[in-house]
Amino acid sequence: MARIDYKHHDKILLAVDCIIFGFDGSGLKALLVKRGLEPEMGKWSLMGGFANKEEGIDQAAARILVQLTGMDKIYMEQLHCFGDVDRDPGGRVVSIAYFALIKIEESNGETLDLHNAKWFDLKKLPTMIFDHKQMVRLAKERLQQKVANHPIGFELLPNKFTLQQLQGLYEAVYETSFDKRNFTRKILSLGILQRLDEKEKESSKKGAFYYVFDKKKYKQLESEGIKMI
Amino acid sequence: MARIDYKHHDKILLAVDCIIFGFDGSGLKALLVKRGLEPEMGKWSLMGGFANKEEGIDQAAARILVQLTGMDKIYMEQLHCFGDVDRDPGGRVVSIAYFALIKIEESNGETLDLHNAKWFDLKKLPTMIFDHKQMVRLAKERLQQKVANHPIGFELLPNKFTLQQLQGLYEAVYETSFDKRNFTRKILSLGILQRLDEKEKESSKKGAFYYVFDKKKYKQLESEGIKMI
DNA sequence: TATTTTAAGTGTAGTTTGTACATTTATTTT
DNA sequence: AAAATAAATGTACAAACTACACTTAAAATA
Repeated sequence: MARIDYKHHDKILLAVDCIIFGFDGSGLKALLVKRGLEPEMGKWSLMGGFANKEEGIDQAAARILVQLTGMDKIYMEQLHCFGDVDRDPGGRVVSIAYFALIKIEESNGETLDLHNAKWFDLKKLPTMIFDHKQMVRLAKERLQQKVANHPIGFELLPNKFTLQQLQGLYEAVYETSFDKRNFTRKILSLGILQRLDEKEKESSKKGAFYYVFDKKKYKQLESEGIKMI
Repeated sequence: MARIDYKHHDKILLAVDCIIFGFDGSGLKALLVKRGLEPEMGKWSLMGGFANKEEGIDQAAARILVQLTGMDKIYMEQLHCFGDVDRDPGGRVVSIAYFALIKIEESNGETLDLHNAKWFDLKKLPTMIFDHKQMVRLAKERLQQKVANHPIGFELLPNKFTLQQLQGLYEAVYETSFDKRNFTRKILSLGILQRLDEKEKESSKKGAFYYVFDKKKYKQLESEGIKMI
């Protein structure tokens, strides 16, 4: 056994970085901040911070997310741990990446400004520090996988949304387009959407019905993921 | 930004724990060791160790795997990072879990004995230290997901194997049974198996053809996962 | 040499799911 | 009343999945 005793082993700086996804109706977006310390101060970066000794890593990630967005109860899951020796030129830092899905229209613009945060289209990301681009890439892949089997896409939409918005979201996530009839049929056949009597009338004269995600129905169906796409 | 500067932040012990899967023809197995240090000395544990400051975490995981099995070029991927504050009563240790797939019949019994290692049927795991049972559970779930879309099941079988062995493996991974005709048809239709002229004649008078996984054909098909099951 | 035994190997029909594709409908504006 | 706009909807064909049982090759035995 290598782990002979706990003292006499290297302790390492542990960071948490958050890939924060949003959807504005057109494309998938990521929230980046201007880094406030050396090295690479002023460059674009994922929102991050160091994990404290007295907090769990999930708590650290949640704390950092709240710091930036002011929002809690955000969908977040651990992505991957990045631990190459030279990933951070400032020192040996192992970073645990999390990705979060937020309702972009509920985010607080002032709080974001305070942190020099900005939404970037995923297809037009700026140069980012360290291995952050790799993190975003992996997060996007994971999002694609996850969205295919779990009803998490709704985390990126307003509470009530039209079928076209939902389709637009899936199209953004997969960078493809779907046939409207087939998409509608499939998504409704899942039985996890509830149609409201209310219509969205901005973008059409006829108006499109709003739907909400029916969490109860989903839980009834199966707690272990259903095929969304 | 929370990450104001690199000094003045907590450094934390970083461990790596390996879930090592094997398949012996009947059930899926995990390789456990008797823990050699306090706390919980003598209890069953995943093979683990501390990450050193001068090595990447993937390297640390590979090192630990070689230590136990003497084997390298093993299929291994990162599973998840476990970082609850109290997960290890011996101190604040964040553990990065990896899972590995090994050909059980190629493992060196003597090396395993040296480390007090033993193969356990996944359905009959002993009490394990800390959150190791949770790690194994998550690893099994991940294996199920991964095996469905990636040709990694072969890592658990001898280089040449019969279709029945392969089916047995999938049945063990998913804890279910498949129809032999449908399974055979589907797996062969992928076009990634090559039939040898040689037959396995131990378990039948007719003999069953050996197959090998054809990595080249697989790479040709697509580098991004095909549907295995 | 014929028969038995064993597990391997194979085919078909029915159902479900996926895909491609165009017209009708509700409402507002002119 | 007509035109304009985007929403809502159906059908036919193809592909994939599922359920299900007999034939075959080879060795062992009579």
